[in-house]
Amino acid sequence: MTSKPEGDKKAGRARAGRLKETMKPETRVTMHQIAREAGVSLGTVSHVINGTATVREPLRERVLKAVKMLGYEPNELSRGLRLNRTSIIGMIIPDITNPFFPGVVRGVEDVAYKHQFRLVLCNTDNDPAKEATYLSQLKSFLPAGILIIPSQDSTVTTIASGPPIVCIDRRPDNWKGDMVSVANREGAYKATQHLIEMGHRKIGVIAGPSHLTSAVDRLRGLRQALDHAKLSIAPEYVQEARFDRMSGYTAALRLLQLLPRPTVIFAMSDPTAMGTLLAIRELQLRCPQDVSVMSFDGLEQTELTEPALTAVYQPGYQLGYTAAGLLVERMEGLKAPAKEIVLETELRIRGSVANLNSRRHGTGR
Amino acid sequence: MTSKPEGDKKAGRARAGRLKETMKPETRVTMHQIAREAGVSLGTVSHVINGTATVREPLRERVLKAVKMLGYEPNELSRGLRLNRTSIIGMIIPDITNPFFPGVVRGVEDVAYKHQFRLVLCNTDNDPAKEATYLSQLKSFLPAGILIIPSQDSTVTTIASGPPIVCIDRRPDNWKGDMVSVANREGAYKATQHLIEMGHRKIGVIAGPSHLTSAVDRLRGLRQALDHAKLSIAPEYVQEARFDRMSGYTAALRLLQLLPRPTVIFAMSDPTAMGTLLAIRELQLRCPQDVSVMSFDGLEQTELTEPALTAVYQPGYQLGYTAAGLLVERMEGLKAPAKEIVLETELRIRGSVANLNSRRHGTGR
DNA sequence: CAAGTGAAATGAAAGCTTTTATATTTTCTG
DNA sequence: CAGAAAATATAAAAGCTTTCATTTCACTTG
Repeated sequence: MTSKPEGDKKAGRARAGRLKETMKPETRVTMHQIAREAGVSLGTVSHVINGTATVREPLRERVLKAVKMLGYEPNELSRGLRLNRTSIIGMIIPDITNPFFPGVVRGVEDVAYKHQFRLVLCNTDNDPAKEATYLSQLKSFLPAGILIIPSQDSTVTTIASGPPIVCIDRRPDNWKGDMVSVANREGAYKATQHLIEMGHRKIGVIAGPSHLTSAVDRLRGLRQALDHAKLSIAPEYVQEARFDRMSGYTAALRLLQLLPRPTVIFAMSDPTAMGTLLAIRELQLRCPQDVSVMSFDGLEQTELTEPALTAVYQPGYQLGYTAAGLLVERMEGLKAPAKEIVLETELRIRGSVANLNSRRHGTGR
Repeated sequence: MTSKPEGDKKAGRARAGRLKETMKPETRVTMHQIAREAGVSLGTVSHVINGTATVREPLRERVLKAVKMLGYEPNELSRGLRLNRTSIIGMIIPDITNPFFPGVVRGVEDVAYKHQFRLVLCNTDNDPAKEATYLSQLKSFLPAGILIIPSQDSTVTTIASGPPIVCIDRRPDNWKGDMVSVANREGAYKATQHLIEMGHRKIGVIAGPSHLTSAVDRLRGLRQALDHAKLSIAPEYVQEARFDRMSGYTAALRLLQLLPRPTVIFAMSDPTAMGTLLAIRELQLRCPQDVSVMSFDGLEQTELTEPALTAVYQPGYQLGYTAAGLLVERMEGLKAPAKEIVLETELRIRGSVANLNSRRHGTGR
């Protein structure tokens, strides 16, 4: 209550001189200036700003007013230096240009924003060297956590001392930490089953890079489905390709030249499926009348191709969202043993797979 | 445990590893430790690392050896605190999920990586409040520079004291700083000219949000082309929509219900054009026989729609690459007056625009 | 009313680097 | 070879925040 007039000598001294100097426009406002302006100590300003201790109302208000008046914004560097960690989340992905990843990133970003974290994005192009560079440089910023879609042969390892790390989509060799992925094997299994039900027996496959666990799992799902149906697949009907369009295109050309020609091509990603479509057109074939196509990813854009692609849908946004959520838990101190979260996939039947059962002589050959 | 032939080697490596670990325990290595290890002063270590002064060979070597041995990595926070700027480039975009932006981001990232900068990515969803939040939080990290694709009503302004800022793609009100964009007006002009040449007179337009300069410029280009051809366009044939698919879809439905029905719809972005295609299908119309479509963006994915979309191509990657290049120049101290760089667009003719001149009344085929 | 108490405010240290002014060593000149 | 000049190395300060050990304050209680 005692609204003591500022006979307080310190406050008086503080206020006496500096009024004009605070007008300096070139430099950022610091807590010092706030303290001086409000006539309190540095510690008090910090406590007001962070709520780390109770500060009585009159002081609190003076500080807040000064903050507003001088337009103070905390310096995240000093803060990070002191706290030994910043509000940065590092995210390392192969290539934002691959249409599957923006959704993942967006999922992460939404969680990050909600929790007041900033996202630092790095594209590795699947190059382990670039990944390692990014990883160590990221750590120089003392990030609160790291999310990574590992490159092939990733060397990422979990270190007790460092920030928490969550792996997304692919499991690096020897990775024992947290991991969020989609049910690649099951997805491919269901899709293959569907193909078999539709009467397809000669199945061509454009597999993904064999060093990616996601690609390997998809292939395994396909093989299991074939096994269960007592079907087999000749080696030359499985072509490996990168997850991009050109690579899919050339792989598809190879497959389409085989005799007997496959009745369906299962491309293990949307870009490769799009490349397959291109190859089919180029050879003057029709999809799905001459060759069917099954894809994996199921992004929006494959709804408008001709024909719309039947695909295993994997929830990209959800993937990022979930992984970021787990990371946040870790950053908040969750001590549970490593988690492995697997998201479900969903078969989306559209128009690119022909039903060979209902047609006696459909294939134009 | 089954002992393998290589058992001994592995054990040896493991031991070595453990030894190393004991040498660098929980905390990061600091320059202090390097100095002690090498038997020199702190300043000398700094000079060796940054090359800020000549250090005689024997000392230099001792320092380098210590750095390597202890695995020292500079702390970017202390460094940034001291230097008053970090190696961060902040990038603010509307939404990474819009397929036009990944290319831009990638262009930026490639330049950033080359120059040893890190990229902090922020999605504003075109919300000026979110943009402002991001902007001020970004500045708390003392970034070396900022790239921004401004939201509608962006409040971004250039401040002498702050880091250099380059605007991309859209010009905010009152923006007097650097700017890199594409020739929206010219692109739309050429495209409209093409439509006119192909015999189209009833042109429906799905314009972009009227607060985006890029959208406004495109509309202006279209109007100019019509003017020059002494054609006019009724107001109801111009529908405004956001740059996303659903918005394009509903706008297209409105346009297709007009009488007389437009012979072509000029959608001012790929997503809206895709929505238009959807609407056309939904109404059981055919493209391009019944309605033609012209798009703006010309991303790869629109090559595989049915029909492939004729579009004004804008070089997204190049946009990001150029802007980042300019930003780097500024960060290196370039003092020239504000630059405005405009990249060329290119009309990519594919299959979605019918030639009305050569057909008397085309239906079948 | 003095002492005691818990709460509120303070001052200084710490965190890691760069830089400047100073100290020291080396090299060169006469 | 003395002494000056040049080259190198050093210690200390600065940059901004958080935190911890203290001090000060405002009351309560005996």
